[in-house]
Amino acid sequence: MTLDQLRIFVEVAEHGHVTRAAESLGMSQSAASAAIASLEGSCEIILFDRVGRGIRLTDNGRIFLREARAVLDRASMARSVLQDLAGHPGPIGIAASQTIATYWLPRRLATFQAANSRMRFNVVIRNTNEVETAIVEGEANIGLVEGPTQHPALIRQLIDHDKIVLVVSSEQPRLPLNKNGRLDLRVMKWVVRETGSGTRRGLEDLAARVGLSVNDLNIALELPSNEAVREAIEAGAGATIISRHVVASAIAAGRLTEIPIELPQREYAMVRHRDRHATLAEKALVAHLTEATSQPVSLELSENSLKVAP
Amino acid sequence: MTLDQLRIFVEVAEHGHVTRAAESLGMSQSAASAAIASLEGSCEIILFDRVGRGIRLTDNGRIFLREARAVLDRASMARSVLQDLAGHPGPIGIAASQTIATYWLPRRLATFQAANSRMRFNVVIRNTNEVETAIVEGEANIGLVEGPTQHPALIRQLIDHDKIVLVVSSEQPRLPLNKNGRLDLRVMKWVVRETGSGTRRGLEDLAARVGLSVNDLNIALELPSNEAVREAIEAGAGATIISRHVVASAIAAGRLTEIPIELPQREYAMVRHRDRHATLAEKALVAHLTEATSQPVSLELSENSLKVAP
DNA sequence: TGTTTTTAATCGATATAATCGATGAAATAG
DNA sequence: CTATTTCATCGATTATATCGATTAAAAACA
Repeated sequence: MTLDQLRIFVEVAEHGHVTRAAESLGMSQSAASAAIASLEGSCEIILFDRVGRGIRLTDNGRIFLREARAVLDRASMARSVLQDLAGHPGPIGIAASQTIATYWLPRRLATFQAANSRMRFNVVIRNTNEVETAIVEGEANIGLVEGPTQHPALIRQLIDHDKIVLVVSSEQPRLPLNKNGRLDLRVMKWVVRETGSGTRRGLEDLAARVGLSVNDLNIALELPSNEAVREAIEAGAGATIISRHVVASAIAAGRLTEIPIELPQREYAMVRHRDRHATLAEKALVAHLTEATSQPVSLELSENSLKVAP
Repeated sequence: MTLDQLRIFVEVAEHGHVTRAAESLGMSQSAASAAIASLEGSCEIILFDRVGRGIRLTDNGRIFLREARAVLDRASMARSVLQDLAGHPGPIGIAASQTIATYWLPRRLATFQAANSRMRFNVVIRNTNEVETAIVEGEANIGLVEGPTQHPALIRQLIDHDKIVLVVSSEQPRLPLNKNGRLDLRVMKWVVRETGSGTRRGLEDLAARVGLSVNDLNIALELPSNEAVREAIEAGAGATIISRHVVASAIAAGRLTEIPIELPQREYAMVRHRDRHATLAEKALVAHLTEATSQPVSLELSENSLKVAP
């Protein structure tokens, strides 16, 4: 069993196709075919069913695929450590939430890049839940999330705070206030991000803190990006709670109106894998991203409703 | 970077010696030397200092050694999964505490082996702490321990209970009872197993439950095996708390005397790695070892002393 | 100091294994 | 029925790993 065989096996399994896998690996079809045959022969096991003129993973193959991936992941980690030690750092994988990747990360990465021109980054946008798994699985080195994280294998560092705001379209700023002149979350129409995103979580947390469950809220629209949500709100689809960065210019331009209630600040956190070796490059980036974090602010809440500032 | 290169690198690093590593791998010295050179050349990094006529790992080499080991571990896991799927199960690694390995495991393994003659086992004796790390590190597939375990990556199943007893030499059964006719742990001379063993832990727990720390106890002798402890007690070295299995025949033969106090039953538990693929053979063994566990029994305790049964 | 032994690197030769291009066989599409 | 797709196989080629022998350097020993 060699790493090459595993690499070929995984590629073939993922493509479901010997020829295309071979292409994508830059080798001949016969070489790929031979590698699979040799892997199967070495343990007298069948990993692919030859069905028709194609192939399909057997159940055994599917089980072994997980193992093969794990070995390759570990090997690529080892390789990147080696290259880092040799002073040829590979790209640093960063998985960040939409809000952070769009409004927080770019300028910090730019200043860091300016000072460390040889370093390269590989930034992917994932919602908070997906970032968590990306770090645990080793798909990325550094994760940047808004909400809380659960996994015990993660170390978490606070890196910043974000003010979130409640906004509605400027064309229909009629607020459903209750008899006490307070804002009732239940009678508003909400436009939200998908479950698992930090932005969505912001609303869920707020609801929970005034004694409501998510089911009590009237979710009118669920959209997959901050900008999509903003567009919907501008079109009058309802209200949302979102990072001030996303809506600052729309508010300034008068297209959106911010409802002046006190909302909790949200934490931006960096998560990394507890047991994974951090390359020198990674350590430098971590240091750069963690410097100068601001302080959180508390929030006063009451039953099912929120005080609107005078 | 190939698995062979990593294997050779690890072997050389562990031996600190190219020639001996090559021997132990069954290859020529020149082949091993070339493999190292190729590994170093591929990333332009120096893993060994050539000092005198020997070699020594560099700091970089030491860091990479961890990675290399991790890759090889993962690879050997993958290989064993493959062989298992092919119906050629490799030996199942079992790490068990002394007491369990000696008095509990043999007959269960014997009955299992009788019904599954093709299966092989690789049993090592470790104390409870060492078993925990063996499972976490993947050195063994199944762990059998007496005490509690901490690591979140472990799944734990109760498999049995063990009665532990307090014994002294029959030649000096004078018990240091206090004025209430109760047994004071502090004035006894104890013979114990090493820290980290379940047997030692039994005494520590008992002390804690009557409000004492281990430092309050008079530890006369610390010995590395149950039988060594028993021999010491028989020679009149003091008292100990130990599994009834270890001392049953000595009590029956009149060489040891059991002090009739109520002691808590101790749990035998099986621990396995949460994320690791269990082979078919392993699943069968787990099923066999977990069937028919008995029920625990509570214990009544009071301040610093123990009631001796009439 | 000179000699022997130990050790890792190197070199040329050889064996092993991977890869290629071509071909065949089987299945599908038109 | 033909053309095409796709994987397996075969022989030739190439690359690479390994070997045995040798060298160079260091250490041990006399």
